[in-house]
Amino acid sequence: MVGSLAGFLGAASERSGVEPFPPADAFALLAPGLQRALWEMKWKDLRPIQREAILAWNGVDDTGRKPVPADLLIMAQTAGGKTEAAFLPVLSQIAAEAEGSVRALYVGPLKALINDQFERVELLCRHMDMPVHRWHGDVGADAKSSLVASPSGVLLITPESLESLLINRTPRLGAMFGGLRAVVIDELHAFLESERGLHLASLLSRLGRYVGGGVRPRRVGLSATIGDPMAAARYLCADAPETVRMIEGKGEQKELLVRVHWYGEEAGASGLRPEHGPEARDPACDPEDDPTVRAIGADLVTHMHASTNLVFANAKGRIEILADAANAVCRERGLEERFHVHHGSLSRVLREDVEREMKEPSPDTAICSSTLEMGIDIGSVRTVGQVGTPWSVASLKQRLGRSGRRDGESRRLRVYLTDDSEPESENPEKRLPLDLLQAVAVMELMLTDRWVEPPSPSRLDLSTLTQQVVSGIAETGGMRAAELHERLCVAGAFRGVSAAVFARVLRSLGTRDVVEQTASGELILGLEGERVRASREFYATFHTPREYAVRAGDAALGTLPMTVTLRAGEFLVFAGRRWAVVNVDSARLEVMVRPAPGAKAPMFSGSMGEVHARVREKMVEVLGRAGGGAGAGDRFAPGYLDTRAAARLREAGGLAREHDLARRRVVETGPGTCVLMTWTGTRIQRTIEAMLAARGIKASAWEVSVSCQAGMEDVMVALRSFAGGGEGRAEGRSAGGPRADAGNTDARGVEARSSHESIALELAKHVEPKAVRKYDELLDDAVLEESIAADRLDVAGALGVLAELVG
DNA sequence: GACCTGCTGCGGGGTG
Repeated sequence: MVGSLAGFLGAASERSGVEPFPPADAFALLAPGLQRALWEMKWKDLRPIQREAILAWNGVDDTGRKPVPADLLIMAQTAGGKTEAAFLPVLSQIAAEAEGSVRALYVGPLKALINDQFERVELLCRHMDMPVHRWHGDVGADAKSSLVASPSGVLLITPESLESLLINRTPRLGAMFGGLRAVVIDELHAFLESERGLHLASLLSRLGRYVGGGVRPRRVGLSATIGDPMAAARYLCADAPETVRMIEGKGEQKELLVRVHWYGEEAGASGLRPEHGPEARDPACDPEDDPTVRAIGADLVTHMHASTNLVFANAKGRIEILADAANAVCRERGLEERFHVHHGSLSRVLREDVEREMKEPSPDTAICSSTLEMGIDIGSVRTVGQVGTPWSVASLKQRLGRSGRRDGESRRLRVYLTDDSEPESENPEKRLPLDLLQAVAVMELMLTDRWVEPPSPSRLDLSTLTQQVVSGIAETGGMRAAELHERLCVAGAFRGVSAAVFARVLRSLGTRDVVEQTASGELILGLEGERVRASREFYATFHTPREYAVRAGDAALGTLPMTVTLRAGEFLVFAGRRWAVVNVDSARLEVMVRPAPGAKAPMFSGSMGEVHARVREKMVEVLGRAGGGAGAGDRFAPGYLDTRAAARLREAGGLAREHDLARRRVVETGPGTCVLMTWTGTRIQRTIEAMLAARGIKASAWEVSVSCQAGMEDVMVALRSFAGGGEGRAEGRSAGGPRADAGNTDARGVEARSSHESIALELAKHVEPKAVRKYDELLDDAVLEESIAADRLDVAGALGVLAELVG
């Protein structure tokens, strides 16, 4: 083992590549050029995950050699040395055959990350004859064509650029990837449940056809700690996930300091709602006048001004007004303005300015969205702030991992919450401080239960399938439907897609002229398909809304969604500064602004994310315990809550106890209306909403409840029809109902469906909107319902909740 | 009331 610098130096200088070495010596398994590079970089030792990865890649472990070299899954914190853990063994393997083909492919989700990793890999390779290339949208055409002309070494690329290679460089793919040996996927957790992950899986499977000699390049996944490592293993190696070698970094046990700050009535939180009267302004849009925003801004300055910090706020508009408020407080106190904004709607130039500022030693705080959750390394962050409730345990953990990087330094988390309750509301859930309950629930799941949401990959993403159909035809020039199904589905990434569903997708695309069939039976692109494929937007599988460019003179500030109406003269806070709109050019999609004194938060339109059922279940548990059992003595009051937060939680507990809200039940709210207190996740909420709609009852899902436009008795009857014996009914319908037109239904497919799947398919008709993903618009509702049933509903979970509701 | 990510090849015009 390389346990000391002395041993390390010895190994590096003596090894000439011929002497045998003990099998457990990871360092000795490295190529000589790498050994020399590590020695020059003055590494004292390999980290445990690096040693383990090197041994595992070489098929070695404590018991000796293993016959089958497996794929690797390396899980560790950012900055835990994962990149080197992957590249040290991979580079060593391909050291002797750098030329003639790209030998190792690295796929990363961000251009900035690829640029960082490019430098790190080049550094590792400086004593090897190993070319390192990168390919993404900012890389020049010359570098790209020279790689195509003489492929070699390591290629770092984005999924979208890989897509472009497959359709724009098809004749060269065999030469480029014929000798590919390894694929490294960075930030694998970010790919697991996204459309992009499925896209990447399909690209890699298609690329595999160009690798010579039937060789399957081995894969290495690099990931943060995730709730269900087997999901990542299935992603890496769908055929044999159990063979994937898992390597987990034992992150040192860091002390975690948590504080939850509450801004209730005293801080004027009621001011978040518009006041009445002629003087009424919407205070949420005017940070100077909003006492809550001012109070949080003042506390941010007090807590953070002297150090480097990251503050995550959930919405871009909120980020802007918080930075404005905090810097206003700085001015009042005669302090330097050190609060910056960073989010995805800012121009690249402005974002890079902030990133540079954050890396410097001077104390600066970035108020940011998930842009700074992964990717670029901010270095030493003292405190992580979270304004508003965390969405999930997974995202909170990821954010928290950005602080306390230095040895012996604690992680620090400050959560800032406002009172979002409406004491007079008829809906019981609105009388409760849900943000506080969710924040405490997420914290308890993380700290006490040590639970993280498992990734839930999409099962039937027909939008990405549509993109891959168009791309697959573009790649080959034309193919029979059966062959395309074989490539994309049977042997590809869309394994859940039956021939019947695939045929229905093709029929949808045929009616819209996306694909057409030649006389000889080949599928080719139709006019619309050619248009889709030629678009610059084709390469990404995810949807992006149309936007205005925001400009101040010659400077590009960023973008605003077109859904927002802006008028000349309006004030706007953007990029951390105050502006007035000069004019809106709808033809050029441009908004011109000039500096101005007024402040108004910009509007961004977002969509609802999904909250896991267990988070909501934890919320009701917290509420119940806060209400106490026998006496006030055993009321639950976590020590990380400040006095006001603790008081508000206690008060909510009392309210819940008084009105019996801390359990699943149906609450009568008026004549002909009632509310189901479901306390469950987004997907089950949506399912229950659809169940009621299917029985003709108007219902809308809130956070932890579903409000119904029907009396309690009718609702109970409707729910019981599903809770008991509903399965047969739903099956009967889908077999004999209007959907069962012969052309669209595969008899065996229906037969093979479980009763839950049949119910889901029936319910999917009542889910709106049906088209949510990028290419859903190109598909018929009837086939989209298959996708809704698989990905957006949870019948089993809903039946479990109903069993409690209707007792 | 919710976040982020990515992006070709070619033709036309200007310059040395």
